[in-house]
Amino acid sequence: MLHIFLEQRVRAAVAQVLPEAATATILVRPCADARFGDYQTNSLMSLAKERKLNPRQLATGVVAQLDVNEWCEQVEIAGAGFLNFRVKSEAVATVMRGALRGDHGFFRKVSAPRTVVVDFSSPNVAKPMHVGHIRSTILGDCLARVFRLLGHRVVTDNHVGDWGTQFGKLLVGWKQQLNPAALQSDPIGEMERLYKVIHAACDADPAVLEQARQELVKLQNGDAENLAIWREMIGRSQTQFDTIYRRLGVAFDHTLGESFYNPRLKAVVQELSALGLARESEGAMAVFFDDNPELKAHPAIVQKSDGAANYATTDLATLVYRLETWRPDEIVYVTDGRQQLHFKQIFAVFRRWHPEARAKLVHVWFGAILGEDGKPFKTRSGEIVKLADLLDEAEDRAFKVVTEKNPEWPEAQCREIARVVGIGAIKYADLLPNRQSDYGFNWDKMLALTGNTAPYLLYAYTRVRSIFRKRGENEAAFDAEQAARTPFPLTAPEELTLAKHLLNFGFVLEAVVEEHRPNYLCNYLYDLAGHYARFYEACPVLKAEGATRTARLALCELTGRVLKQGLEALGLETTEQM
RNA sequence: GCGCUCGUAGCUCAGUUGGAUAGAGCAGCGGAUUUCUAAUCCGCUGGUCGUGGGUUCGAGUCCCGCCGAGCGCACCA
Repeated sequence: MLHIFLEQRVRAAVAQVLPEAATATILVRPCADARFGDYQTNSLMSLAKERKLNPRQLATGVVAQLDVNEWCEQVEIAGAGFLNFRVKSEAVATVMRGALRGDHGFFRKVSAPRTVVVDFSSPNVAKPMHVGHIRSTILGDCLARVFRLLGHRVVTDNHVGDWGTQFGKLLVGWKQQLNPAALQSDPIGEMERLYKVIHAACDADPAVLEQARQELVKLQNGDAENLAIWREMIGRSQTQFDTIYRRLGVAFDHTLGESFYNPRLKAVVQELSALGLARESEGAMAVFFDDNPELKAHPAIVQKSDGAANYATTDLATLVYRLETWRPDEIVYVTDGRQQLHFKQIFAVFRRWHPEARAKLVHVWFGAILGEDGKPFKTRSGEIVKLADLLDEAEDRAFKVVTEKNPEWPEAQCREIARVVGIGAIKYADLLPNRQSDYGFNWDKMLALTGNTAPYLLYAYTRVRSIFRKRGENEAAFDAEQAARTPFPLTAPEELTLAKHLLNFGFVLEAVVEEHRPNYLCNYLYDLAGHYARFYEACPVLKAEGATRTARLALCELTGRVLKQGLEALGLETTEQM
């Protein structure tokens, strides 16, 4: 919160000293090291460097114009030209009062909301959702949540794989070998089985392959029977997707699969050809990037030599549709890192095709999930791990931990807590690492009660709640607004550290959407939980009296709110007890 | 061969326009408990940030070379 105000003041002061300077580059951020203070700016050193000025002299000049007396002690010029700010505890209390009144949640909604399309998850029809979908689903959902929290307009779109050559084989299987009972009990399993059977048959017998080709052509030409089967496959798949999404707490505004764009594909190729961007090459239509060293050797094929469209065509049609329909300022694609080249091509084609478009296009890519052997995560028998099984196991493992800790609680309660903890652990383990690095999937680590894990954070939240539960046994509910009107001192170092950390929630949320990195929020919440734990050890709340008690209750209340809101932004539920 | 990403403590990993003496967790050792739930907290041990150059007031971060790893390189998505 305060960094924004400080930033504005520093910018104003710089404008006085250097009227021509672009002050937007001036940033105030929390100090990396508390010894230097609470906030710092390094920007004056860059400004001085550009102008060949003495940085300390510039800093002195800026400080002379700088009035931050209402929030800070005397501003300190340090080192080569850092400005260090030490926040007055009264200013911290003032911001806290605002939060208690409900004026803000330690962040500021953006003044100019942008429209952001987030494309994530994208499972394939007739196939089970597996670990390969989890990172996209969880990262994308989290980014969408944080954008929304900050006040942006968000459109989430699940670009499901509901079209393609695999449907030829699926149709042959459906017509010849469908087991209706199996379709009832486990539709995805049955469709997966059909695909495997026919896929193998195609390899063995060219006649089957030809059959599959015929069925595909019929589907593409709008054959009524094949269309009906295809729609049923989509419907049954969607039911399964929805089950997983419900468990994960993920929702989409739109589910516009690849097939939705079929009617638009021809026009894409025609326009690109008419504009001279795409040209014939070895029978295919391709866009070449002769002026782009990175893509020079990698033309984008927008139409295969058999005349059919491919995924590049679909993605371009999708991009144009989204721009026309939602007029976004930004489109975020959350996929694994192997698709980097593909998206570079798509974006490069699009920039030439629509040079006037100003939307920001971002490929938010992520690394692989590895097993303990360092290879892609598989089951013991070498199968891809199904998402439903993964979630089941997470809940089972969490259940064991919860019952061990609380053997006297009823099973239903333990199950519910285990659900929150188990699903939360999976999500948190996925969001915590830098998204670009591969990470090893490790049950023990994600469900560990210590360290930077979901259980630790959820436990911190229950410690907040337990104080209010205990207090509620013989007092009326905590009245935040009344607390806001009461003067409260922040004197213990643990109180101040915790309170100051609350103030930085907004800074972190902004960093998350700026760089599309949820792990910043994970680490912030982990630090918050740690500060709360130290406060909890050092500062008795209910045993305290008078203004001290109010201050501490306020800290608990606000820590609880930020923890809950932060975890929610990550997509994690909370629990009152565990 | 070209491209992308990476190489940080014994292990797993953070590291915010380049910023101050590089941080966590785990493991190891030693402490704290008549608890507001100890699923906690405190202390100690542990580093030539792969390597060699360069840019500059300042480099884990930027540039170049080298070594090593993963991934990707037209008509699957």
